Amino acid sequence: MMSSESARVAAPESAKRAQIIEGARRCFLASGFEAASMAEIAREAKVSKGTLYVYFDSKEALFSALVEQSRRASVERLMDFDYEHANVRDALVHFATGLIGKLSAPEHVALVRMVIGASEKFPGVARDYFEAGPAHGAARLAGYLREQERLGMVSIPDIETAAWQFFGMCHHPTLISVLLAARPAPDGERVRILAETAVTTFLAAYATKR
Amino acid sequence: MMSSESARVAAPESAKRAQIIEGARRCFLASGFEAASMAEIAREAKVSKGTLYVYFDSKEALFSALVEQSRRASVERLMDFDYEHANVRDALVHFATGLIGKLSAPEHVALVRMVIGASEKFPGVARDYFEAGPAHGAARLAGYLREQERLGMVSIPDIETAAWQFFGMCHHPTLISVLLAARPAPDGERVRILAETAVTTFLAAYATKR
Amino acid sequence: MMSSESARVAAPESAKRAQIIEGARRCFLASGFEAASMAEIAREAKVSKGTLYVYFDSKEALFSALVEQSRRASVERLMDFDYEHANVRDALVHFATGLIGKLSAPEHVALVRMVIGASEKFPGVARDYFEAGPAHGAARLAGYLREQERLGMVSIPDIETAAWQFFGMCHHPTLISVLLAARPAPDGERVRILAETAVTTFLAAYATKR
Amino acid sequence: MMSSESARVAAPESAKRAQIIEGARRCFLASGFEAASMAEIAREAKVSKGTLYVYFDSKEALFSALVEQSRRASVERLMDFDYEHANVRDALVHFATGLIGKLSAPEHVALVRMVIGASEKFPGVARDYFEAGPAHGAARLAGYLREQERLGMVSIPDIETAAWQFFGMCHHPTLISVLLAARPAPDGERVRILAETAVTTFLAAYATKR
DNA sequence: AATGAATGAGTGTTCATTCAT
DNA sequence: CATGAATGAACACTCATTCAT
Repeated sequence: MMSSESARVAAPESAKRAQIIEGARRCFLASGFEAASMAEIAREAKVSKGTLYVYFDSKEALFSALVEQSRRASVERLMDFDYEHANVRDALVHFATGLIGKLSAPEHVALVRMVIGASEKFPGVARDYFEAGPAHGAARLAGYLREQERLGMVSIPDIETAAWQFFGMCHHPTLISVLLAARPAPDGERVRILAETAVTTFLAAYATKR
Repeated sequence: MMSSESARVAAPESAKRAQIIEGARRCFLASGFEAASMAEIAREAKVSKGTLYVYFDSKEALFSALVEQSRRASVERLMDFDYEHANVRDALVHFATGLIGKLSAPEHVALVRMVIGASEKFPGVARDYFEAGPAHGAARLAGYLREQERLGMVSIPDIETAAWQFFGMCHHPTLISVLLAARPAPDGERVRILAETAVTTFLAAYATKR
Repeated sequence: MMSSESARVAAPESAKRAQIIEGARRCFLASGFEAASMAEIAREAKVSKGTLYVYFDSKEALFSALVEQSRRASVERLMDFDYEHANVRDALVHFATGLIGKLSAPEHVALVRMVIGASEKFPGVARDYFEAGPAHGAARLAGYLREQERLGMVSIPDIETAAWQFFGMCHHPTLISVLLAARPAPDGERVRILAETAVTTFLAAYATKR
Repeated sequence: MMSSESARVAAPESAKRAQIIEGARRCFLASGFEAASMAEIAREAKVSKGTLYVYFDSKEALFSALVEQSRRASVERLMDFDYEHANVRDALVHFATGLIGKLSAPEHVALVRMVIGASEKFPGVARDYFEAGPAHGAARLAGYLREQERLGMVSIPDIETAAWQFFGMCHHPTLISVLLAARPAPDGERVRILAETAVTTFLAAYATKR
């Protein structure tokens, strides 16, 4: 027991590091990379400014670490695909509902805003976010659609483009509203409408008639 | 003589003012609000730092003026709708083609990135941009669709949502790629494919069979 | 009158720059490069910290400018050789007297101390100082001795070495005392003794008997 | 057992202490007092930063201890005078050769540079170095010369000054070159020339004719 | 109107030092 | 005794803004 405690000490990334990233998240999300100050982050994380530099080499390094961690967390949450549905429509509606709800949540939109705002200074960070997020999501959806096509459920000439456009139908209206106009995240009912409308439009074009 | 002097003062859209905004555009677009410096802007605009403050009260004011002017310019260019098409499909394809091409142009994406990056500090500016840009565009499209519905060409239960989702299909894939991953703007062929696929999907769901 | 005033303004290196270097001199000489702070220099020069950076790119640049100016000033003062003496002995005594007096002055020793202290970080600055100061001085003396040898007044097998060692006899005892032990600069009487003893020793070895 | 433990504590010149001073030497000599950091010293000495403060109260104390130890070591090595020579000339040449060689060695010059660089902040340390080094050396040489005068080998009106100037002839040319211009230490042949020239000059003035 | 010299509050970062373990 | 995590006061440097000319 004692030893399990000291074992944790042996992994120094654990407590303080997380605490700092948490403070950094609040500041960077609220103000963007440039406008957030290390002093503010230190205050928010309840550590001294010096401690920041014990765990991270620079403001840039702290920012990158924050984005990477956020990306890993949100990708995991977003991309769990439930294949176990009776039919394509239900599967897509279920998927779209989860997608819109999560992607429109204020904390996710703030992350996107922060990454976009920093993409001129951190092109690598933004590109990583793109690859692990939207690009990976579209690829996952394309994979599912390809599977359904093999099963004869849909017929889609250009699956990649179709997947991206499905994302666009789901994501764009709320993303752009929350991102730019600080509109409140859509409520459950609105999410349902968006999801169902998107799926209906999509399947009208691509579902095999039977 | 005296009066012609004061007349110039009275018209704040002088050549100098435009020249300053032009310098500000280059700097703000390239670096974002925080990272761009007034000294850099003065150099780029070939005026002294003091002159900046003759025409604008502060860095914030200069930024707002720049966004407002850019918004007016791009809204005008983007929203010219050509109603004179033989049929809905041709009209939408033509519209979507122009939309995707213009919205994916690097200078437009840079503007969006800048506005998004500054939206935490300038919520009003971002909201104005949203209202005059995406929201106005969706409203224009909705108006056109309503017209076509009255003509019996389409049947759309939720026109607002449909318009937004049409925008999403067109805009989202390239916007997000260029914004985050610095992908090059799509070439003409890719634009055509995106436009036609979007219109096909859209009309599969909403065109009246006849 | 008015115009001569504005003419001075046209040369912006003039007043403020000199004022800053003067403040820098006081601080750098008193504390060395590392220990002197830009805030302290600004205070001493009675300008703001920002103004320092209007005239000099960095602390390093300010330091280099100071050393260069000091070097030019002291080299000029030190190396005026009076050839118009009745005989070699009088010429050397006169030269040595001036040399010891000036090189042992606290302000010169402080400069040497500062340059030596910074020579690890600024090897180029120290080397420049060496070339323009000691090395140039030894070369000047060697030139004079060569001239006297041609006139048959002295006979010196290795003139370069002899010149350096003459400098050593004159300079070393007081330099090292003032440099390390903060001994007061030698008074006129002591300077005279050092000069005459050095010259006597030197000429005992090199003067041609006649 | 208990007592042997405390005995070790009572002797602060433990292995650790020496190890720390050795690390400090490398850092302080290479960078000077201000530029060397305690973290760097700890790393170089392979101990933790905390341990530094177990053995030394402060950075200043560590520096002083280092200089004191270095002084003791180099004084011992430098000042061993070999009286057992057939004549004054051989004795002085032998002495001068050893002196120049040792004083021009990079490690000694680095020590002198460090002490000079720190002499404004540590006047006591520099003065101690002066007294135990140059001043003590000149006194030793003066003692030897006094002895030789009593034996009738030389005749020197001002022995103290003569001793200092002999040091100057030997030491100054190489010291100043290596100190300021980072010239390489003189090779054996050059050392021999400097020594013999200095002795010849010296004895031309002071040796009794016989 | 236009300048550009001057400012000082603010930035990211370092580092000697302390202290709980 | 030895550690290394944590600190906070200092540092060099930047920049939006002002003002005498």
